Amino acid sequence: MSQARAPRADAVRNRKKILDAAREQISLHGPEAGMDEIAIAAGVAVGTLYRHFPNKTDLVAAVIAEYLDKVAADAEAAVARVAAGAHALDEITRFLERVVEASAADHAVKAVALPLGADPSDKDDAVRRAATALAALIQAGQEDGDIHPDVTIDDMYLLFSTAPTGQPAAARARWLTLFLPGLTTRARGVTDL
Amino acid sequence: MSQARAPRADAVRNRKKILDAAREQISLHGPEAGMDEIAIAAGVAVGTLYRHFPNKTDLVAAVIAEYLDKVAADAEAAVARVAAGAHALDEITRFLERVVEASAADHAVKAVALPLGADPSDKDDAVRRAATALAALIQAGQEDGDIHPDVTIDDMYLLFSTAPTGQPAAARARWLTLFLPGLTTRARGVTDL
Amino acid sequence: MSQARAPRADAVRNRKKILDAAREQISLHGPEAGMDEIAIAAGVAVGTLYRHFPNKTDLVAAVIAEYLDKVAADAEAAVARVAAGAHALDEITRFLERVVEASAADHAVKAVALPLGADPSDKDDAVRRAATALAALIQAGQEDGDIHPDVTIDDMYLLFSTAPTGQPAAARARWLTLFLPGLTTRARGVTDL
Amino acid sequence: MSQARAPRADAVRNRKKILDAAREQISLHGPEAGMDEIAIAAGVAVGTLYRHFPNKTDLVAAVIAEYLDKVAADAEAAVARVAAGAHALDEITRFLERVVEASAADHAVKAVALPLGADPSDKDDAVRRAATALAALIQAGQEDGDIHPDVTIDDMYLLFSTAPTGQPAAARARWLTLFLPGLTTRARGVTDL
DNA sequence: CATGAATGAGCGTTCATTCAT
DNA sequence: AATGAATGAACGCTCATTCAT
Repeated sequence: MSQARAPRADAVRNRKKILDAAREQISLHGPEAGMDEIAIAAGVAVGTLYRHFPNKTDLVAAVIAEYLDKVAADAEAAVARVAAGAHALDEITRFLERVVEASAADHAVKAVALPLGADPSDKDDAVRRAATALAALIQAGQEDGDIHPDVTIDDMYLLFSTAPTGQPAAARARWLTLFLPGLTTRARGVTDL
Repeated sequence: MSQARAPRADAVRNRKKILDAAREQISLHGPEAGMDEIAIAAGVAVGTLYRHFPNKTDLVAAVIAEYLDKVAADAEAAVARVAAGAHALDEITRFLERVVEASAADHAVKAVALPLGADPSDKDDAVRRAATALAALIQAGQEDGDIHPDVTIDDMYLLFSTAPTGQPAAARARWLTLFLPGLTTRARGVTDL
Repeated sequence: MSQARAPRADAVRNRKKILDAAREQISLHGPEAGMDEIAIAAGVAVGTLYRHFPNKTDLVAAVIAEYLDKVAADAEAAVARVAAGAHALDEITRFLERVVEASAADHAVKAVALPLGADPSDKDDAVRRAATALAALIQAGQEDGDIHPDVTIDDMYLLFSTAPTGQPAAARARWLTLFLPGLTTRARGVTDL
Repeated sequence: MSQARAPRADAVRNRKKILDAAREQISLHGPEAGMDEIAIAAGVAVGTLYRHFPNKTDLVAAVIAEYLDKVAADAEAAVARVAAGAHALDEITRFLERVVEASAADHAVKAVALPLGADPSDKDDAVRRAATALAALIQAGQEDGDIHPDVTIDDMYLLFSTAPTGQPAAARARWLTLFLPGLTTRARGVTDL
């Protein structure tokens, strides 16, 4: 009785195709990617795109939300590992590596900054989940004495929003190497590179 | 050889007016500032603008080059002060503060990254001057033992290209605070904020 | 011959719901009312709407035909009253008042003009019924000496097609006041307004 | 010193071509005529059209204003002739004939109704001129005893706004024949048609 | 040389209509 | 039959660029 009808299959498939295409096109050409191009890349007509997302803003927001979901899930998994005994600083470092790495293929990351930076009260569930998990990670690192006591979630926001999305893997890795000591209580060793 | 005409004066004046207007408009509205708006702000017609710069890309490049001139001069002055006995790390820190601060008022700065990051051989004079001065600053800091030995000019490039231009002064200052320890041999103290 | 199926009931009900919704939406938003909106208002899917009416033009025509049915019935009732002894000019005047008044609530009315104005031979039954009844009314008025002898059914068409549908009640009443003397043999008195 | 430069010639020509094309296209297809079609009909690119008129509303308004200018000039000429001794009712009749006749080639007429009907205080000059001239004509006719004493300029508005623009010349003439007795103190004679 | 009018591809969006389910 | 997702031409409008004056 309560089931959604079968014909949804196509629509669901199309929605996914559209989101995939939008993510890819936005990554390739920035948010100025044209709706027509996204539609073509998705293999649908523009109208279909607009049936799923009433306007471009909403489509971009959906891409961001989807990304944020992944970030939140990733952060939550890291929190779980820390709770299970993993080293907090290690988990934070790897989490950041994954986020920055993902940013290479997804320009949308920078935009994640905005929802994270804003007042979380009336925000997306994913935003709150991510914020909660990140706060837990930071606190665990601080309790270990590894994360600098003044580090807050806003610093993560700064990190996300300034990651070098358009640059080669080496540059992204180096960038994180340079950024991490600012978060920790330790100086960077000569062997860090 | 055969030309040394006087009327250049007007053209030079126009070129300056256009660059000033372009810098201002791009700072105010980002690179999506319209060519017409820039022309109006410069007090010339669009045609004149296109006489001086064959297309928008070139105009933006010129704005960046101009900016780079200032950066180069700033870096050279810092080198001079270090040569005169100033503390290299202090000079580097203040130089970076100025650049990041300036980035708030000039959206174009981030784009400085591109010419800097590219192969400098066929580049603007300013690019080479800035690169030379920055290299000198870095080396001086390394000789003092303050700058981490693996830091190169490419790290400056990363820093320039990822500065949080669109954010409040506090965020920019915090961002530099977080970034600096990655360049130095020292951990960040609790009192650094 | 070979069909007398029962399931027609649903289809008939749907057709009525669609016509009602179309009339209402067209009255509210003019003929630019969207097919989707009409379908939603009717509580059916667009596809169903298109099953009953192959395109928008046909749907609008059906709304008009339906309206024309009411006009025809109204005119026929007036004819019956005249046959029973009522004053023809009075009946014509009131009939016109009702039509013009109805036009306020139904933007479609003006379009009634088209079927009425066209050659009635291959037209809707309602068109012929209305034409017959109006001709009878006009003739009765002319026999009383009240309606100008050159008035024809085409004048009714002109009146229908130019009624001020989009204007306040006072304007509509005034418009009829101005129009009526053209149909009658009498000048407008000072006290007519 | 105060002269407008020569190059305006082209622009002036284009503006006229655009207005002519807009008038024609709007007459042919109503105000839903596309901007592209108007541009093509004018022999210019869309951009040129938008250079002269910032949006469709303004273009339509310009067509109406242009029309209104002609109406105002026509009415003023009629007033002048009446002042010179011409018969007011004759002038009014011929003026209305001309307006209704013009309406055949210019759907915009109906729209004239709106500015005329609205509060004239902050309106176009042409609106005021037309209103003044029409009021003078009406008053002259009333002083002759030909125009019904309760006729006001709002009745002209009703007439303009309901003229049968889309119909053949005979229909337009007949329509005016039917409408005029409502404005005058005299019944329609049998020979009027 | 400067001017600014003209160009036209492109954008985000709508909506009558078609078609797979 | 009914559904509603998909289609794609069309719309009003923008803006980097060209070219007649």
